[in-house]
Amino acid sequence: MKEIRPESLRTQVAHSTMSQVAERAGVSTMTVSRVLRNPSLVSAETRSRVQKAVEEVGYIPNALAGGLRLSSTSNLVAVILPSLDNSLYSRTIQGLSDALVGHGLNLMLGDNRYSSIVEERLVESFMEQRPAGFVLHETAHSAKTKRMLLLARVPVVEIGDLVARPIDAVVSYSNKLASQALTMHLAGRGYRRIGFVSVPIAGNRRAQQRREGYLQALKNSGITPSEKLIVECEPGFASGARGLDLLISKQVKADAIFFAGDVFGIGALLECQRRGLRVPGDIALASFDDYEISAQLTPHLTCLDIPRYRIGQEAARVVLTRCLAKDIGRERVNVGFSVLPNQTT
Amino acid sequence: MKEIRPESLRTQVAHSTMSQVAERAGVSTMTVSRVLRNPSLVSAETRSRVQKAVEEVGYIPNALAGGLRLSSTSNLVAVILPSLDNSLYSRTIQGLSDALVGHGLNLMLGDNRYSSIVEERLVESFMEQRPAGFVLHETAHSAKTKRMLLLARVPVVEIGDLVARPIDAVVSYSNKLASQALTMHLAGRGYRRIGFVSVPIAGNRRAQQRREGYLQALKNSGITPSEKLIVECEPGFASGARGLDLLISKQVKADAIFFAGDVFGIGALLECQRRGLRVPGDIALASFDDYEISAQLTPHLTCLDIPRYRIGQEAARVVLTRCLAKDIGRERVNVGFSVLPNQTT
DNA sequence: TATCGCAAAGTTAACGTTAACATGCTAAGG
DNA sequence: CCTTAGCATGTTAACGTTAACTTTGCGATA
Repeated sequence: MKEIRPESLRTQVAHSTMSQVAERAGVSTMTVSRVLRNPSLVSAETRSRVQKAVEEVGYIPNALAGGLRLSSTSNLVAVILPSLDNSLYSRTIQGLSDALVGHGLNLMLGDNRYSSIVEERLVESFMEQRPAGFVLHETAHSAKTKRMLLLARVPVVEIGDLVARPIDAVVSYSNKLASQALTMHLAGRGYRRIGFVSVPIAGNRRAQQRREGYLQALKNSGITPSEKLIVECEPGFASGARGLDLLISKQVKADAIFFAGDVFGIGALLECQRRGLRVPGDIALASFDDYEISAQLTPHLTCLDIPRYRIGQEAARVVLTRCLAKDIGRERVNVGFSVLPNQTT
Repeated sequence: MKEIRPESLRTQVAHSTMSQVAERAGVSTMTVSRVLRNPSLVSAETRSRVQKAVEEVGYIPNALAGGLRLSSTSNLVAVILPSLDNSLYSRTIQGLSDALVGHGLNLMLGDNRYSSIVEERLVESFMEQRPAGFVLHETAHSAKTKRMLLLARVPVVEIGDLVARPIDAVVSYSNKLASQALTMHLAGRGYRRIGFVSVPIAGNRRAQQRREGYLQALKNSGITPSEKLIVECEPGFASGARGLDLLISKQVKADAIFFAGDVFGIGALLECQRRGLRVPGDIALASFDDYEISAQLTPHLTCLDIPRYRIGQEAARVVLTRCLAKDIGRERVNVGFSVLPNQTT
């Protein structure tokens, strides 16, 4: 595929301008502008003549020109998620979209593939569009990313973890406390050899927080942690099966497993079905997110309910608020989480 | 370096301009512009002085101004899907994003909630941003939507169904043929009372096409269709269970069911597990999309593999191609599909 | 009748960038 | 020593829109 640069994009795109509308209606462009933005300043007769002309030529305002003149932002909110192909983030996207639509704001979306270098490039690219705000799932940013965001003085909402000192605002839940709570649930049910399966932890702040929560819960329960009980796997259903396999081996013998990410928990439960393992008789299972499907499985999977949709909604609300207000300090919104005890523990 | 005080965020969105860079580097804005767009026209010494100034003030080009001056489009591609919270569309979004990134194009995303009225509003709103192209999942559009798209002479790729006469281009598969093929598979396995479960068909062109394919396959196989075997349900796992329940009832007695949408097939298979029904002994099941999870279930679910990711990729490619030259006629890309015969039929 | 106020329009300039043209300077060729 | 090609840079104007200001006309008030 041929590489193209934005400036070589097609210029044949044909849009009518305000002056074409103005000419047709026999008025100045200013009158057209008024009809569209402040109709009460124009007489009824002129107004309808202009509206007719707008209809006839199919005029659609040019937001590039308007935004430039007002030396303000575009009506876009930039959203950067780790991946676009993940039902967790889909829920958040839907929440954002639902809350922004109707306020005249549109979504500009990208994924950083779990890399802060990619995030940096995306933030820079998005920034050229002068978005009204940023929503970032990542909470660890490169120095340049931080600088760009701070210099621009643009609303920024981080949503991946309830960090103590966000760049600007944060709407999230505590990964550590959530992880701790679910581990405590397992300990409370009497399990003592609790395995922990995570996505690769190095460089992943959320995974780190979840491990810390797990370790804290063990400590609170007087259980000595063991390196053998902690497993890292690449995302995917297969990893759930693999994590299960590793942790129920003779050397390790976990009595419960906490799958702290992705679709591991479901993958493991389905693997148990295939192997004919009784859950929780042979092994207890718990997982992080309340995938809708958890409730469909037999037995129902014990998991955490993270309000992914609401995170999107609230993040949008916070962006909107911050777009309007002149000077707001840091803002932290804790959307919380809940443990859904179910049949697998 | 500009002073940044995180505590007093944003009195107003603040970006430095090219003339600030120019002043600092002791050159004109034109030289700065050249350094950024056509560096070879500037002497090495001046170039590095300008680059230093760009770094120091944290200059980021203003795409509103640039786009306006070039009276061209923005670097955005507008994408409108029925819903954002659906793993099928997520795959397509990821495909689009992956193919557009690296070409300097970003994604502007919205959902029409399966309504062409909402689509119309979104197209109009997006059009104000002067996108480089549109990707629309819907293939049935309001007259005004069509007019806006045609007037703008902007590349449009429809992706929901392989329509005969797209507005501009289409990248998809034939819903009818796919549906027909899977139904033929069922007929070929000897099933004669084949149920059909769909999302509500009225006003949904893709659902209509799928029903037609189903009916065509029955005809080809010499099976008399029955209204009793056709069921419409709202999206969701629960509907899979409900569809199953209706179609295996005493009055209907289907021997196989084709779930032609959403997550019905999975919902039904899990319901069979809960009820202790043998699949395919008591009832055969087949479903439309190759949800990753289908392969995880026991037994593996027979389904259609629709290349959702590739649809995104190809749509992006077509948009890019058409951005370069508009004198291309209508374009139809058939990404095809395949039947994945598995253990439930 | 002169004056004021106000509604309804128009005019001007500016937002930040860049294509097109203009300028000044250096070095090679005669 | 003068031309001239060509490189490096500057100047101007324009993209489409809109805030701020100006103009026009008309009815109400004194």
